[in-house]
Amino acid sequence: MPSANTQEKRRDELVRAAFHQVAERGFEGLRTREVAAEAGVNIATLHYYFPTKEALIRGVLEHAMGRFRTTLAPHGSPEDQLRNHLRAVRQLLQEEPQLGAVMAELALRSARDASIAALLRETNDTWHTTIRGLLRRAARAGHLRPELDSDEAAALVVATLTAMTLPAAAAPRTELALRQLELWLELPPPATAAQATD
Amino acid sequence: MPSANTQEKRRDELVRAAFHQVAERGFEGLRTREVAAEAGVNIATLHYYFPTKEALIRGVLEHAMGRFRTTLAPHGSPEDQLRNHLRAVRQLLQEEPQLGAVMAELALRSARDASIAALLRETNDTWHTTIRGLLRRAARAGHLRPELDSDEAAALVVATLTAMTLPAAAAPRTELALRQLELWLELPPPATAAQATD
Amino acid sequence: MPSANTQEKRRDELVRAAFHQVAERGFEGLRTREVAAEAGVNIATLHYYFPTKEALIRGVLEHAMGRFRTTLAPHGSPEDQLRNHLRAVRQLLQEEPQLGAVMAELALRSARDASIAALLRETNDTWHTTIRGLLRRAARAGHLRPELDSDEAAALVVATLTAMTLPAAAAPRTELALRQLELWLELPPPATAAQATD
Amino acid sequence: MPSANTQEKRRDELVRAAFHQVAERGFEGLRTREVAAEAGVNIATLHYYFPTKEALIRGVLEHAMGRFRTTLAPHGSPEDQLRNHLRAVRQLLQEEPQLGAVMAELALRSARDASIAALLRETNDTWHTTIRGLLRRAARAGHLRPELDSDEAAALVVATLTAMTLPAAAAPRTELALRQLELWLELPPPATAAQATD
DNA sequence: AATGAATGAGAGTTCATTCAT
DNA sequence: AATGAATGAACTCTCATTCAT
Repeated sequence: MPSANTQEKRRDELVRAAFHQVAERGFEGLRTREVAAEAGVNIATLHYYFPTKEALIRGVLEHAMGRFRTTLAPHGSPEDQLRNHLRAVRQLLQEEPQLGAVMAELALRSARDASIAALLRETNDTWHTTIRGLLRRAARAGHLRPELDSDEAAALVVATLTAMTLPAAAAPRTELALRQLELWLELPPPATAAQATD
Repeated sequence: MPSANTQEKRRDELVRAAFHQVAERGFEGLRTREVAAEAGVNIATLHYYFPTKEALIRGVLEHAMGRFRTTLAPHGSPEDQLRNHLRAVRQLLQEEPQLGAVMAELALRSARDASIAALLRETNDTWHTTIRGLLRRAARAGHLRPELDSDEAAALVVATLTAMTLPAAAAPRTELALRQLELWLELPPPATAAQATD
Repeated sequence: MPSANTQEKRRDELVRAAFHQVAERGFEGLRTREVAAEAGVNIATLHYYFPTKEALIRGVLEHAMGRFRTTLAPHGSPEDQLRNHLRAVRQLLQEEPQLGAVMAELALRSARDASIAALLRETNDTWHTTIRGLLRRAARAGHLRPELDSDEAAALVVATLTAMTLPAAAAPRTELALRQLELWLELPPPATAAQATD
Repeated sequence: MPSANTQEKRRDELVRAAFHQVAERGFEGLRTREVAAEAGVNIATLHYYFPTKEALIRGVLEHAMGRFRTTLAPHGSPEDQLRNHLRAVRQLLQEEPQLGAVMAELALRSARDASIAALLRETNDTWHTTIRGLLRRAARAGHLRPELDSDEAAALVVATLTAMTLPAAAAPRTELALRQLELWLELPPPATAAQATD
């Protein structure tokens, strides 16, 4: 009995292989045999763990979403949290370019797959609400431009970060976009805080 | 007299059918037979006009890009041009939701298709440069916040508009994001409001 | 354009190949690839004519049923028709042993396939009714044992002929059974007619 | 103490499960995994008891044949034995419809499986001979129509009873057929009617 | 005696592409 | 210019069987 540990491991290997394949070839080019080969198992073994391709894709979805869980750390002031979040997402997408690719693939697939749409929508709604909350608290503390609407600004943050998942050819210079966003949001940049609004 | 005229028409019908199919099912679900059926011709006829599926996709690419050509009208002040552009794009995506879907599909495909990547990159670079130019001229005329960097702001505009092409579940509330962008960029909205920060 | 003739021909070849395969290996061993190979075409060609395996089986069903259409000739007296029918069926099953095998396969399949069951039931009901009609007319003319019930006797005829389709190991000596049936039914055998009942 | 007793029990459970599956889905739909599941054991356990699917089928064959052993009771006059046998078979098939289904499946399979064919042929030969013996003894005692040939009549009995195992859609009204058979064979039905033909 | 995990071989079906007409 | 027919290659999924434990 190779222990529950082993089983989880194999499942995970398969998900990672599928994740990799989606990043490389898109859902359009996702082939179960290729996934199995990359995981070093027979195609029938893949189906032992994931009865259908859909189930495997569900695994990829969960895996991808999970990667973002660490980007929102509830430490420090709202401005800090916000700044840290933006940077964490940027760093994550830089260090793990495949993650962006997979997220973008999932985004497109959500137009045709209700289960992906539901999960994505819920996650994004929560994301938006969280950022809006941070913005509101920052605004209340006077650390934000007054003409800024927290709902709209949150939407802009989410939109920009989402655009960052797209291939560079399609969404160029998103790094610059993010820097501009930071400038506008974090009125007091680390060094010269609390002057502009006084 | 089945002239070049007639031929062009049929080609166009096929491209439109393919465009429609990509919007509905994605590249993942694009089937040449379905395209031919929608255009009312035999599958072999499709291959007469487009020797390969790739060629057909190239046709879709050109068709989709062409739809955006009218959104940048060289009339009025830089601010007006900018404002009108944002609104024209928003309106286009609203009136023709399939266009957004196809653009997003092309965006993803650019990661794997060099020819799409090249065209997309060039188009987007031009787009970015154009918007940056408008921003610079507006800034020089004093119609823009001084802390705004025209390069970064242009990137933000492009990123936001690009995000608008994604399915709603993946990029929610992009309308709000765009409104915020307009607020920040067009300091003097049509009615020329009083400076809020004074 | 190879003419409708050619198309029908290919369809027919495929059905015959499938028929042959069912006879040889049963539905259990029916493989579309084998059918295509026997017909000398690619497996994809088979699917061009029969979108699914089920459709192909339907073709086999119709083909098999059609083979029996000639065994009931409406010539002569009821007794003659009956006698000729029994002999025609026996001869058909002897000359074309595969037909019996396929019919038996279809019989079994009817337990699980409603469409086969419906067709088989209707055909058999008509068969039973026809034979019963012949028996009644023969009885009315005094050419049948009086203690014979036409409904029951018809059922016995159908049952016996049906049993003849089964493999010899499972239904042995059905030839003898049929001879006995003829004896009982055709009171006046060809040679010594019109004596017993006088 | 998992004695031979326990082992036998498990074997039997597996055979019964297989029997049930064959009755429900035919050999065409017989899946070892399904059998194991129905018996509540792992698929590997099934292979411990039956190394191959063929071995399991052999078990089903024996089980099915065994069910008929009680239908021939050596008590009473030949006519009684015969009458009782017919009725016992009819009752058995009525009470246990799955038995008929399995027998029919085995009948078909005998065309492709020599071991089934051998067993079936031997059993049916014995059956035929037994019935012929009863008919002969009844004839000798004057309890049978003189024009009846015991060999042929025995074949007719076997054919009719065999047809009864087929699905109703394929062999309709077999009950009627059996009644007619009884009428013809058992000249003196229980009440000893007056000789009709005199 | 029993099992979870793994697999080779093969199933039906799909699809872009070709070709004779 | 257009088509019906045909195909090779590949796809997802299935299944009896095996093996280490």
